[in-house]
Amino acid sequence: MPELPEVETIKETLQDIVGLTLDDIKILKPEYVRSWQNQPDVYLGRRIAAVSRRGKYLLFDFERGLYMVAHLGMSGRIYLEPRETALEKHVHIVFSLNTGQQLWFQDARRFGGLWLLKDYGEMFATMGVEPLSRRFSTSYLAPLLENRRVAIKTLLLNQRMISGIGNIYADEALYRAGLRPERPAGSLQPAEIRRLVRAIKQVLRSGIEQRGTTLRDFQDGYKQKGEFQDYLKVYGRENEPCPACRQPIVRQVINGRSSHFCPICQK
DNA sequence: AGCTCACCCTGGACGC
DNA sequence: TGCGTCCAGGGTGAGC
Repeated sequence: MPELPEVETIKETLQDIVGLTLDDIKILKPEYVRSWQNQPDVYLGRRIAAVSRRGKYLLFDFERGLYMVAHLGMSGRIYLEPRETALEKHVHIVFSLNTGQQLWFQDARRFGGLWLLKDYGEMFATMGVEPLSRRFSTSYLAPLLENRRVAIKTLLLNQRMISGIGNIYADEALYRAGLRPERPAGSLQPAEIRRLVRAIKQVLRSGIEQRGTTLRDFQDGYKQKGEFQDYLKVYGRENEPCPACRQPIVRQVINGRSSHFCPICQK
């Protein structure tokens, strides 16, 4: 389940392909390509100018103005393989680089996708603020919460509000902020909003430091697992003792998403 | 407009 | 051992 820290980790490892040229693209599952603004052939022979991240999306800039975007959905992986490696299951796209390496895009559950774009404009027009940017602050968040009855957890998952938070980091941020996930967003007091902003930034930074959370699927561009699963305080820990007060962690479904919290520490 | 929910998909866990 | 069922969830869009 790649969220911001996982996509950031992949982005970091993929800096190694910046400057390389794309020699070939094999699209094994055409329906996995969500946008065909460009035909795949036009990318051939062009250098990769930059690999970056926006929310949970990976962005590939090619020289002379061509773009690709990848979303990993639930189970997506993007990683480098030496040439001539036998293809694994669920690899939908294979990029061949001029070093002989291949970049594989694999996604068993197929919730992800690839966009071949002339520009990024439309794709990110409605996307919310980057939570690790200076713009994401109490003064940004407070007006978004006003009069909203939706659960704060649901709002954190709304990518039009804040981009990059998924189910795991939402639960972890709310635990660290001492807030129950089902609290109506509009009920948060200024001090609570301050704690939440701080907790979101902290938990995302820790996730990046630990190179992501590997519960099952996640790996970086070199197939290495993350470590943040060892630092989770509530996510996936139903009935385990709260690290602070030893009360069993509760699991509750909120808007169809499993949520985990401490009934004592979170108000 | 705000909100909820079903849907897409496969692998793994679990019960019998 | 094997089969069936359920669950995981990001994003989108229908419908209330």
